[in-house]
Amino acid sequence: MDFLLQNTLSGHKEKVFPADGQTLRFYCCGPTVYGPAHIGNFRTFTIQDLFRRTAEAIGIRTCHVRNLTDVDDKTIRESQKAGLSLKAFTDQWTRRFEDDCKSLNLLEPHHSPSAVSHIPQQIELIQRLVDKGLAYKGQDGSVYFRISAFPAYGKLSGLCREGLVCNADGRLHSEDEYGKEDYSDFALWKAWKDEDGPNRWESPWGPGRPGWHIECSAMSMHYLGESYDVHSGGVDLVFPHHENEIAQSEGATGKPFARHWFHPTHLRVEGQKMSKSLGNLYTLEDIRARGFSPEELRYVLISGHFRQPLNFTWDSLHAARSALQRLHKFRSKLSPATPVVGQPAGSSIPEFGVWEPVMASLADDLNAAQALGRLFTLIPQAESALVSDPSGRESILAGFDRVMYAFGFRLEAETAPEGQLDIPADILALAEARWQAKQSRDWAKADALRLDLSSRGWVVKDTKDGYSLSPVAV
RNA sequence: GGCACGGUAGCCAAGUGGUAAGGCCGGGCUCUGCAAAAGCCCUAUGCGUCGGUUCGAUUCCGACCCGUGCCUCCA
Repeated sequence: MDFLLQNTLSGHKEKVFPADGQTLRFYCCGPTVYGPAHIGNFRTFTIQDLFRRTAEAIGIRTCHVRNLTDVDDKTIRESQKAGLSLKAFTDQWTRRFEDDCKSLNLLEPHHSPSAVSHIPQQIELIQRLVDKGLAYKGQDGSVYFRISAFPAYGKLSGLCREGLVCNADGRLHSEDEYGKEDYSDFALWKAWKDEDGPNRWESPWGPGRPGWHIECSAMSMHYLGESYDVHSGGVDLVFPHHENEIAQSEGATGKPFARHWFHPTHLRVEGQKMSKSLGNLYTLEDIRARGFSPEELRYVLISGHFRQPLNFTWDSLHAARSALQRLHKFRSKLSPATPVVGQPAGSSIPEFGVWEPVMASLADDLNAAQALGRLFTLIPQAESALVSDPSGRESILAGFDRVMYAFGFRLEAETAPEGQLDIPADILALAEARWQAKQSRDWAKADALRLDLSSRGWVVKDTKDGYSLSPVAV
């Protein structure tokens, strides 16, 4: 099965393949670890995970690198506010990020390099650019990339320099322009300033720290080679971040950098842009606090096409819950065993059987919305097929698990046992009394007790040989 | 101002030159004391507006309206 994906560079769908015929090498721009990542960040990371899983599910081996930005203005400033060293500060948010990723069932990258731990590689790359005349030391002591010396600048974003409005949204600080030859030039090495405190590293151009863009060029080439297969990041990174990465990397090596680029679009929340002032920068913690699971969020995040803006609503999380429960039930019907979530065997050619159309949708530009539609169309068909021919169970199950691997759904039991622990004793007693009444067929009493429980905020549901209690949904 | 993207049912969201996947919600039914669960069925003569091409357009073209993103360190 071919894997097609629209390439930002060309604007066309192109085949995803490992140039070396072995391993698909790809790099994803990771988080800046200065606070909890929000669900918008996780849309990007989850789509990238879907990309990797899709590749693996159809038999492509991968090498996935995702960086951690642990030194920049924000990390320095916030660590100082928190009264922590930069390392202690970023370590704590890195752990949080990793925990969140695990909750969302994101496959761990093969390498997760941080900027601070790759300073020499960055200095070396800057030196190459200086040697080639593509970079210069500015009046403020910082080193800048000379865009006028790189004619291909703008090929990814399609922005021509003439069309750029200076500081279009007012985000730029005046000091950022100081010392540059040209407004468009960007910092490779930032000279140390008082407010940076102890956060400084020695370099041929004096003490300071790397600029933001250089870390991705240096680290991706360090782990994946000077030319590699795929590079991805949020759509806002197309310009300037990825444009700058291309300039730095291709300027230094003279070789094509990443061949294939893709950019998930931003998430919107309840029809609005996400922002601090609107209070809708939800984190995984917020999702849990409302009683939803990370897996339900994952479903929502991949349920729309990645290049389409996705509108997150609490309603969509409810929809995701129901949809996942249906998948879970179908899976349980096929086999009571917990699904295998490991990577499909790399050597064997994956068989998807009746689920082939689902996989074909994913492999066609990661069309997860269509894939899910096909999945839910096929499930009843598979069920009736099993009734007439139970011998197909094994292959239906194997294919289904492969497809679930691609989606990244664990389909584990949805209720966590810890949630059931703190039922008050009086509630339990009432429920028990109701059960006794029911056993003695005293329907009036049983119903009265149900009402009583309900007024105390508890719902009782009878099962085959017992009952379950759960708090009334808010 | 430049570049890009989008407007499909109550909500989310695919898709196609021949007449609209799927999910959620809602409604009906079946089944169990009831409830829940489960199963079955129903729910857009319509795809932003107006023109054009065509035997036929939601799909192609043009104009317009509305919304969104980016335009130098935001995923």
